Amino acid sequence: MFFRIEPNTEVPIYEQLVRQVKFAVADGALTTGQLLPGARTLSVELAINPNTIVRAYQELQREGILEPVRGRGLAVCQGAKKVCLSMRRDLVTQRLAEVLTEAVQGGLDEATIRKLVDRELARLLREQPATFGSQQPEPTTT
Amino acid sequence: MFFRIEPNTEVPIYEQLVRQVKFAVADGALTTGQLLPGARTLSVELAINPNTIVRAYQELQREGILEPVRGRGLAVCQGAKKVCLSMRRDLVTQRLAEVLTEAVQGGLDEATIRKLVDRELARLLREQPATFGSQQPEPTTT
Amino acid sequence: MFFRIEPNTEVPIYEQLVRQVKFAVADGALTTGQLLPGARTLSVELAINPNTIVRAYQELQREGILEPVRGRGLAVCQGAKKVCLSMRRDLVTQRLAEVLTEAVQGGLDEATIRKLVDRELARLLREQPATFGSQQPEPTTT
Amino acid sequence: MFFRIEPNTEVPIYEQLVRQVKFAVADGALTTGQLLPGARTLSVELAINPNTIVRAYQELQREGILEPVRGRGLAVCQGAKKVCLSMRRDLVTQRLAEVLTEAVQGGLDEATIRKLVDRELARLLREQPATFGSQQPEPTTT
DNA sequence: GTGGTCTAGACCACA
DNA sequence: GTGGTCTAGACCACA
Repeated sequence: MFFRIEPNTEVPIYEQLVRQVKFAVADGALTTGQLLPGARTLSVELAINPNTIVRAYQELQREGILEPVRGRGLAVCQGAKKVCLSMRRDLVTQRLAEVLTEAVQGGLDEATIRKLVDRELARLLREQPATFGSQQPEPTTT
Repeated sequence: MFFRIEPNTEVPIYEQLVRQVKFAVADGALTTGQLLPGARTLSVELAINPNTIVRAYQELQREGILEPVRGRGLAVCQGAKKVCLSMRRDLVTQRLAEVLTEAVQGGLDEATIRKLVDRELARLLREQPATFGSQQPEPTTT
Repeated sequence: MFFRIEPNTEVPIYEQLVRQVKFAVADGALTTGQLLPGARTLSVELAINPNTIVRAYQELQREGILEPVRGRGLAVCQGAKKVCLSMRRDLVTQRLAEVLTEAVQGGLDEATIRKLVDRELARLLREQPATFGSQQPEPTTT
Repeated sequence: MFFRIEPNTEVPIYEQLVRQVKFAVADGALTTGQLLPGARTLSVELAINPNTIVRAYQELQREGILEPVRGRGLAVCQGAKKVCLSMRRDLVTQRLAEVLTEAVQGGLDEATIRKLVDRELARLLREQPATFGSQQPEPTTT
């Protein structure tokens, strides 16, 4: 699987998982009907508590991204890609808005903010040209 | 005082206070030697528990932004402005980096990201040209 | 656990805990990765309020001695031993300097001071050859 | 007067005053019957709150070091020198004991402790050969 | 189970 | 008046 968990981040682990699944669906790395690895399997692979994965999967079901397939596990829903594309956009937009608000309220002027954005963006694009969610791109070998 | 607390945010109240004091010092709204309002006074004004303010003030002392003036209260330290300017910059930079990383890893291309940044920045600058610490509800122009 | 709290001292309880953890790490009694007892557990054992322990633990996190292990508790950080060794040394050195300064400024001559140091040191080493954190009442041999 | 207050120390100001008076009496810098400067005068000179001086003087009266002289102020008591000599010794002894206890309990061995004591003592004696309570010795010009 | 945050309120030392 | 400490207890997120 192409999930990469960063412990030691403030973002909760289950939240990281939720986002990465959504982004993978948006990206096409996970497609309609595709089964996700079982919680136990994944928990071993990622070395995290199985409950944490269960929680993430529950959230994804609640949001209509995953659905149970009798006896086989959880699969990506029908319209999930469209939903995830929009979620991805909203999520990024909202967080961008937050951080920019903070910058503006904090007294940074527009030029300074733009410079920061440019520098960070340049650095990122230089480092990871176009791959998804991984420092070392990994073929989908579930 | 020019502090504005948003309860019901994920950011803890004491953390909001800490940041706002730092930003106010960076901005020059609070200057060296200036006394901050007492915990009790502020707690009434902001309608939060005095202990929460005490906690924020202690953090600021630990970070060398505030220092006790015996019997009078807490005052902005000598070199605080410089420290706060750099903290502000670092804080904003770091959060920007996180958000942009997420955007890039999530598969958004550079053009899309730039468009989002531009739009959010334009909206912000239009709505709050130069005020501090206000956070009026914003029309959602998705 | 090997912590011993003296209430009724001028040194705040949380501060006593902070020091004892640092000294324990310096000593090797606590080693890298080792989990500390939970705040609730310890609070029962030491008969103090859990919040007081939380406060001590937070301070230790801020100082880079402890770090959270998600869902399991707080553990001793990687480089903590080195840090604690140096902190211990600095702490003792600084307090020694204070006391000796007071003695010298107070008009005691070198010989007298040395005699006091020798006597106290002898008494201490006689009474607690190598134990940690104990503080039995000591016969006053003035 | 030869008092020197260090704000920004943890030792309370009134306590600093109390000690310095005691040490001055022990030293002979203040002699039996000698009047101390009035609280108001001294408060101006030391730039501290007059209440703080009142408090220190009260403590010194309670301890039998100072006594009121009708209409003239407070004077050093009859047997004060002897008392102060013993207090000085006890005070220093007690604080030395504390710090050495901390050192021993903290796991420093005897050799290390002795080395610290020697170094600090050497430094002190080099810097202030034998003067009382002042970085720059001041003639008693009340 | 773990830690983190917050409230409410007591008590203290200091100026 | 100021800040500092501590207790007691609630509620939350996370694993």
